[in-house]
Amino acid sequence: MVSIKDVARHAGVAISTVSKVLNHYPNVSEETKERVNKSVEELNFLPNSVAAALSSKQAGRVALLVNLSKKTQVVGEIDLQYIQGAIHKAMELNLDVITLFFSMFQNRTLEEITRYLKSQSITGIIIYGLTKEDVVLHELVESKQFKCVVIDAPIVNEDTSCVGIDNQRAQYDVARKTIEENNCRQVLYITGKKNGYVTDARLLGMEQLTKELGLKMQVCDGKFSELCARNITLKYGKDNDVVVCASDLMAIGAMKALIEMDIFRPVCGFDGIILMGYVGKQMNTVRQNFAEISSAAMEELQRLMNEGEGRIVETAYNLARMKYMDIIC
Amino acid sequence: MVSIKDVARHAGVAISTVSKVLNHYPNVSEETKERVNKSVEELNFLPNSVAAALSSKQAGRVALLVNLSKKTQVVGEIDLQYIQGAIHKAMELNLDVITLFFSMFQNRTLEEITRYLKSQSITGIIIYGLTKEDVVLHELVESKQFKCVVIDAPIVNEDTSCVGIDNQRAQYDVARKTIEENNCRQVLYITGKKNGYVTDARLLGMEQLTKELGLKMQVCDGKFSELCARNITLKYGKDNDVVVCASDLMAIGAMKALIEMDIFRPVCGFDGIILMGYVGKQMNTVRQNFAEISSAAMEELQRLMNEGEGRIVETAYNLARMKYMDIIC
DNA sequence: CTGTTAGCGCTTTCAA
DNA sequence: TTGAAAGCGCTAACAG
Repeated sequence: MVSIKDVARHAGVAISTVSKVLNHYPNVSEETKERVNKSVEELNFLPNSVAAALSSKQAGRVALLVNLSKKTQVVGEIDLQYIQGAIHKAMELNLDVITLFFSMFQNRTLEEITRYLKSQSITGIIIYGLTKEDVVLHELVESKQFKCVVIDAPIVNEDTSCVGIDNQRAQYDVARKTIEENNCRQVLYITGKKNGYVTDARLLGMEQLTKELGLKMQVCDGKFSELCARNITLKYGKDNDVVVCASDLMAIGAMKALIEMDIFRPVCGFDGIILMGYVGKQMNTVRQNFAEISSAAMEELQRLMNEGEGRIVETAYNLARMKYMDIIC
Repeated sequence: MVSIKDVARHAGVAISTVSKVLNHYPNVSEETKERVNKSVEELNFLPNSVAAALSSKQAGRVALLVNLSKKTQVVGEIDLQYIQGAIHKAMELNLDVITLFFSMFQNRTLEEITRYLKSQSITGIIIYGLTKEDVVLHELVESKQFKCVVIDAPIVNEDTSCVGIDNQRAQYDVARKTIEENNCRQVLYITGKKNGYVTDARLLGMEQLTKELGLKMQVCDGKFSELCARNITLKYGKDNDVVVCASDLMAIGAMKALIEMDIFRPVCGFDGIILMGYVGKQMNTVRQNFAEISSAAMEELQRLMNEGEGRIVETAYNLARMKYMDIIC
């Protein structure tokens, strides 16, 4: 294995100089920089990230902390896109990543979790799917022992940023589009799981919208479940003239119910995931790019680890008209 | 952070002795062993895995190499279960894991991939979703530079094991059960994606079965796609008296087609995944525990890394009667 | 701007 | 059976 030592010898400089070039330190002359880079190329040198992590308490490694919700299986797609996006970005940024799941920390104390993360030389964490019920993890974030980026939950302090899309605005936009296109007055809104930040923000969006447009709204808890949404729609779909769902999965459920009842109501979803269902109908949805959100999170984490301050980062989203028929196969 | 040094001091022994105790070396007296362990407990010591990885070229870290097939989205669920199972087990075994995706190595040469893995101090790899088309990754396995465990693909050499269920036998069993329960004579078999090891093995199972029972079989390529399976069933379902599918997802597609045509045919699947579809019918399936398979793989990899020889490991599977209606929500 | 040097926390000879 | 000491590959003062 070719090491920094070999590069130094090959370039005729000191090891530390190579390190400085590698890490883009300021005080290096253009000439030596070039010489070193040439040697790096020629020797096909790739720095050993483990050694780097051990040596610098600074840079450290980052952990992806993922909450797999057993309830909404299809979200597996989202989780994977998140993980993939983060890991790809990390590779680009030369950060070392390990993936962890909430389930590994069940019934563990803050102290145990902290110890474990430190034993892994982790200094930065990205958290996916945090809910208000995850008390210990909240403590973890607030303890400020690690730099954190939280996805889709509004937690910010000097060592913590959050990234996500503006759920309130996105829900507002997509619902408004659907409602105005179809001239609706009475909305059935099927929300996500209770106690999710995301659920609350989206509901706010709907409240704002219905107030602004002077609409009536019936709100039901769909728990992010296709079947729940289906049952709710079966029960209340007829009494409303549009069904707005806080997730695509639930929108599919609603759509199936409507088909079953053989009545038409416009339906709109959220997420923009590629579903396995094909109902043969169109619907509006918020197209989120999960990999991109995750990628932004990784970049934000790097900024934090380089002494940045916590802040809110919002990535783009698009409204898209999707025909499920077209997406499959 | 409490280090091995602190433990040594606290226990009144040398650092190296602590290390020996930690790694279960033979030549340590019971007495010192106890003393050290007591200190470890009292100080809540957790070894720094990064330092360990750097120091010992032996143990190293393991990479999970995952092939996310864009085509069959629902497999996301399977991938996640795999990843989770592996990471859980690794935590237990005190192995350091990083997760990587095939896509990161697209258009990369064997040498580049090898360099990257080595720069990450990786010595063991578990590969998920390898197909015959992944030439470079095959070379990687054959280069024997790393200890490998391949899931569901029959590749074995002195440094490589494979683990999975016996696909041929499982397909044989589940189809036989379904066919005998329903007294069928003419089988429609919808296969998975071409060139998958898994697809071939399952097909072999079907060939064996139809030969043994003297059945007629029509084989169609369903590409692991729900919609394809649906279309195939729409076309040929009527001419056959049972539909056997090489995956649950395709079985759902077949079921939907049969419902649409309003005819009854027994359907059987494979996988045992928790699907979001609810067709309200029963079907046989092979229940695989992906997390468990992955867990077994991690254990096998550890054995390999401790100078074991490559071999085939097959984990258990169960046939289960699943009612999709019951599974949802 | 460059090089020397002392670690990071752990493993692993090698002597004692 | 134990301990001293030399690294693993890299970073980060510090001195020049």
